[in-house]
Amino acid sequence: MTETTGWLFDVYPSSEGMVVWLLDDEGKPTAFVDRYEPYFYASGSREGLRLLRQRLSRIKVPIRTERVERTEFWSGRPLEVLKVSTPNLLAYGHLARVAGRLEGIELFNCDIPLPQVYLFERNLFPLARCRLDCDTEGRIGAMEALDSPWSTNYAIPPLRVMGLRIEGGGVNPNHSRRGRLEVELDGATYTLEPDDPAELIHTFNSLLESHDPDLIITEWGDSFIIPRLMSLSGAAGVPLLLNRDPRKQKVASRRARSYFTYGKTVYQAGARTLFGRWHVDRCNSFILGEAGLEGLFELARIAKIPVQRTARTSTGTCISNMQMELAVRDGILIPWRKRRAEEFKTGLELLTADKGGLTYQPVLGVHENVAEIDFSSMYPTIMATYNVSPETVGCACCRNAVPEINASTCQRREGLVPKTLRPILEKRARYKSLMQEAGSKKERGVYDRRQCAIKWMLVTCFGYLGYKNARFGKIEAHESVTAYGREKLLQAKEVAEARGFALLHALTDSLWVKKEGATETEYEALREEMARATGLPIGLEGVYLWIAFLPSKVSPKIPVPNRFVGVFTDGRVKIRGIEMRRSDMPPFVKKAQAEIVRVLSEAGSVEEIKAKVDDALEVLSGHLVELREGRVPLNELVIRKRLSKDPLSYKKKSILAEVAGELVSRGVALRPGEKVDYVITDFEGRSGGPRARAYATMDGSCGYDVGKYTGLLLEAAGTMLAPFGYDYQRLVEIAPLSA
DNA sequence: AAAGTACGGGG
DNA sequence: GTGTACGTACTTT
Repeated sequence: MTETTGWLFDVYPSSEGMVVWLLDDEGKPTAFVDRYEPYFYASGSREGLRLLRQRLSRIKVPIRTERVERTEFWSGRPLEVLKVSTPNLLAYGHLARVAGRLEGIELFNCDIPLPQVYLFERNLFPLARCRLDCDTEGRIGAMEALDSPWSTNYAIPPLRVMGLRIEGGGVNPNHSRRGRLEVELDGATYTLEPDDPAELIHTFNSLLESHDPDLIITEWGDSFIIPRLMSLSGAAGVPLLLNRDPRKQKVASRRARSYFTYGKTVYQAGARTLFGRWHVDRCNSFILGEAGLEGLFELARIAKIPVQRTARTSTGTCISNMQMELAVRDGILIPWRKRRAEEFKTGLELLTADKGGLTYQPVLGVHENVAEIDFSSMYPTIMATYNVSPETVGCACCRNAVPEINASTCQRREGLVPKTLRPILEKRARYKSLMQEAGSKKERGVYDRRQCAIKWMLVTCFGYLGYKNARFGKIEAHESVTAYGREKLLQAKEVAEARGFALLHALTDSLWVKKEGATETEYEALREEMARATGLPIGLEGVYLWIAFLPSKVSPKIPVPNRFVGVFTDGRVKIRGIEMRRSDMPPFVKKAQAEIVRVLSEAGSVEEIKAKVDDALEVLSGHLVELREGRVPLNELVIRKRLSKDPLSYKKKSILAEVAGELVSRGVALRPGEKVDYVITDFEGRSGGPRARAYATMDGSCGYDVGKYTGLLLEAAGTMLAPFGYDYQRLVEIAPLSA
């Protein structure tokens, strides 16, 4: 037996067992194999289980069965089940599917990806520092993690990184369908010509061989680069050596899909993942874009999901996996899919229960010396504090009433959701305080990206609680959380008003309050009392020198929640709901509005703003001139929108539908949820030609619609300047001044 | 005016 | 292998 130490790099099933890759201290990779027997549980009648045994014995795969006692999730009561296991990892999925089709039995723990259960059972996690014993063939005898996923101070192995992209600066190559391949290694860039496929694949293979990267980071690798390399390799008859594992010839593919979530259709490109090496696609990974590699690694470690999968999964799936880990550890049976219907409720109860977060209309206009006080991670904290979990809500044993709605949460049994959330909340808090103490900007950045990744887990966790088909979800649990939330916000409001503060605005977990002449210390004392009264952590987001609650654009006398601009005493600017926050505004307009905001933010009071308005108008006129003279580069004018449906099924001929139709006619496959970039060339369609062009098909000679972009710019400027006397109409009147 | 379509929230 | 809101703004008919 030889002992090895290193970082756990990757885990995947093979015919011999689980393949486990380790990177040693120098970053040298080695593959080991671990024997492992995955299992599922079945419960049912004697006859049902007999039928199950009989059916499975007909499949030529070795299985073992054993009667064991586990805990039923919903009731918490013991249940005798049949444990069915097999040493054949590749046949496991088939066995579970066959069993799943049988009548009269119910399956548990049958649909968890094998690398994940393997990690649960071995108490390991991706990127864990590990020690293992193995024989001369690389078979693992014993293996253990030397650090904990809850550690905030861990080392990441030295990784060799290769970058891949298509030249052409950010254009989606699926839409432009042209451009050479750029390979980045150790700061050097190699450009590969596609004219001779055999030559290209040979060159690419030799770069892979000489640098042997652990991680390939691509832009559009899942949807374009890797599929294209594979087809070139096929056409040239030269094998592509992307995998590090010599036993695996092909890369793993998962189909692309469009799905509906949080009110919108999103598109996820098909995944192309590697064996013994990681491929992550910047353009197909939410968490990489949001929290960088540090955030990705943090999630992989705590959620115990291999890195390539973590990169492409939702943060909700991460938290769901953590719930499953706790369930496995505690012997709780994991339901295959949710079957529980919503419990009966009267119409009135539904009305009360479905209210969601509480909102108070803001007081329109500019206010000075306003404090913003926010509950920290309100919903997850409520779940953890009040033990709100699908299996604890509406339990028979307790009468611990949830405010407003007819529900209760169990006081005797800790719920799976709160149990999962507690260490996550605690770890995020530790990262936040480490950020305060950090010695360097770089160190602070690392902690920030890790806490950001965790934040996203917490955000989606609440959504999962309410989805009626979620594995660990129940609508009453969701409603209980919002009911507690409303009560807490109301309590905080009452504390403020009792102390003589006026409430200017409140939204779900945030309050904006003001008292004439109040000092920061007084606001801090108020925060303290709110925290005491509600029993939940609350933070003073800051004191605004001034804040403007902006009106609705449709009805200028009506305030809208969450549409404001404010400047804190420390100089920070906070903005919600206006054009520069929208992803479908062109960068040019967003930057111009940001510049106007910056100029106004130099004012420390309402009185001073008036003087700054003239400076803001200067900024505006500079941008107007730039537009009019045709000097704005096209990439600054790109509008990016998400297709909500198939390009051909649009009922109204919007610009987006038009551009998408044009791309489709050029042979581009566009799917619901995909984003399309375009530049408006002739909004009114006066030329008779296209009103807009797909950015991917444009070249330097194309012009843009000056009038339309001027309109967008004036709208954005008007949003900011209307409270100070310059609304859109007025700006249109004076715009010629700037010509 | 009505209907269709897109976006933000979270820190 | 996700997690099907809801209000505002703008465009199209």
